[in-house]
Amino acid sequence: MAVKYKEIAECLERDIRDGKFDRAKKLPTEEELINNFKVSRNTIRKAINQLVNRGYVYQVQGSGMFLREKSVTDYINLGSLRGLTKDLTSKIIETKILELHVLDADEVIAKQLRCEVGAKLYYIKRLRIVDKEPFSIEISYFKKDIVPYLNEDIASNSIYSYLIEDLKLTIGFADKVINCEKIGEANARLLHVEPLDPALIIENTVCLTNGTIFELSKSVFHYQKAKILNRINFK
Amino acid sequence: MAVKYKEIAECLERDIRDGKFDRAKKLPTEEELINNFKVSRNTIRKAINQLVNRGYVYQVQGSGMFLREKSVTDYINLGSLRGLTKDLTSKIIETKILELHVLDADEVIAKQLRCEVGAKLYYIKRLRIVDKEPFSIEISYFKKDIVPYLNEDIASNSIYSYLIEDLKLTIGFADKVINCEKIGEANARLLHVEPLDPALIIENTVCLTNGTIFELSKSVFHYQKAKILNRINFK
DNA sequence: AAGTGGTCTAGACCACCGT
DNA sequence: CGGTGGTCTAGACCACTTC
Repeated sequence: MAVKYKEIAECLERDIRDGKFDRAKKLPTEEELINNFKVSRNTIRKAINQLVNRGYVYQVQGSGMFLREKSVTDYINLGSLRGLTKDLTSKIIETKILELHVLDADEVIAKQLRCEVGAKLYYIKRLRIVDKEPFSIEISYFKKDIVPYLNEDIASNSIYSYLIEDLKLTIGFADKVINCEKIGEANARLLHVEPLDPALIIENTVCLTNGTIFELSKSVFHYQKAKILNRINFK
Repeated sequence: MAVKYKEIAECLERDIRDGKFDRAKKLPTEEELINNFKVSRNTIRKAINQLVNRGYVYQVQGSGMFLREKSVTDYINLGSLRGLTKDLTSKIIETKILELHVLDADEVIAKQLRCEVGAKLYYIKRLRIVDKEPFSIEISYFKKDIVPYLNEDIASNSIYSYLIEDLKLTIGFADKVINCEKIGEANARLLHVEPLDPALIIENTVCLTNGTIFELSKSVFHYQKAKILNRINFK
């Protein structure tokens, strides 16, 4: 990460998390940050923009930059795709692999992944367990030509860390569709709820920076345990 | 709107919606846009940034700027707060006011709105009807010192248009919490579903640009009719 | 009036994609 | 290699808040 504005953003994000600005509820002025980090104003503003987009701070013209109310730690953060492990930091997260194998794309999946019917895919079904209780069921399809290898060990931890740090994939953007349904029998058993109870669903289509879709996933959440948080800005 | 980059962004957004780039699936290069609009590169890049954040396009270094797959029109867009009317453009939206009056903040609401207990609030309960069928129930609280006047007529249309265009409020950011529950009897009747059926819930806390909370709302959606879309970028 | 963020310009150099 | 985005700088002027 040789990029200045990202380094500054990370540095400030760490400071915010560490409560460094909690007294004042205010960040240093742009002027001060420019002097601290010895960069141009644009670079500082780009860094701050990241913090704004991530929901850490808001800016008031003529007044300053302020901390946003802390978000409770137990929400699934829609805006990040860092995964449960990073979202629910105060919890114990465990993962049980229910299925993991390579299969051929059928017509439905091929259309959604925008690939050939018959293309090789990794299929993974996982049960996520939070504080010893079942939390969600996640079904994922990865294009094998982009993710050539996966195993139980990787899938038991953060798949995304593996994709980014080991495979060096550059993840670009995603579409998330949220809705809710009556849960089916099999899933109900896994989540320890009754059949026909509500279930919160997130369907996720994820692309590399070059626009290629590489993953499709569907997560079914325990309706009493899962809450999704999204922070939005209008500028 | 005398701001160049916003004007350019709106212009390009219109062009995209009108399908102007559908053939190429590609936008003009920055160079070309600079010449078209006669502005500096930074200004063009700021405009494009808006399009990226709104999920219209993605950029590939060394290659160009491309259209993202069109999002289906029938989703609730989490990233905008333009309201149902603007999200579900292909639908007929009607609104029935169930309640509208001024009340005093109780302790729970006061804490959430960060105001005094007893502060005057507008309380509004609305039934939203899409294509002649009940779609959602929305309960909103507005601080009366910020929104001094509301009536059935305003609440029957887009409250946000009124706040922005008439009251000149500058909306800054919002926290949205999504979850799902078993629906209660009263709401079930209103939405034409069975009691204990699932319900998709969005709780919304909205702030002005200066950080003041001015609205709290809770929307209960018909579980079979509502789908939420969120487009995310990682940069 | 002073302080602080918002917009805009002009120009330089780097990094990546495709031919 | 040429084309295209990505990062960075330096400086000017404007708009809003605060006192």
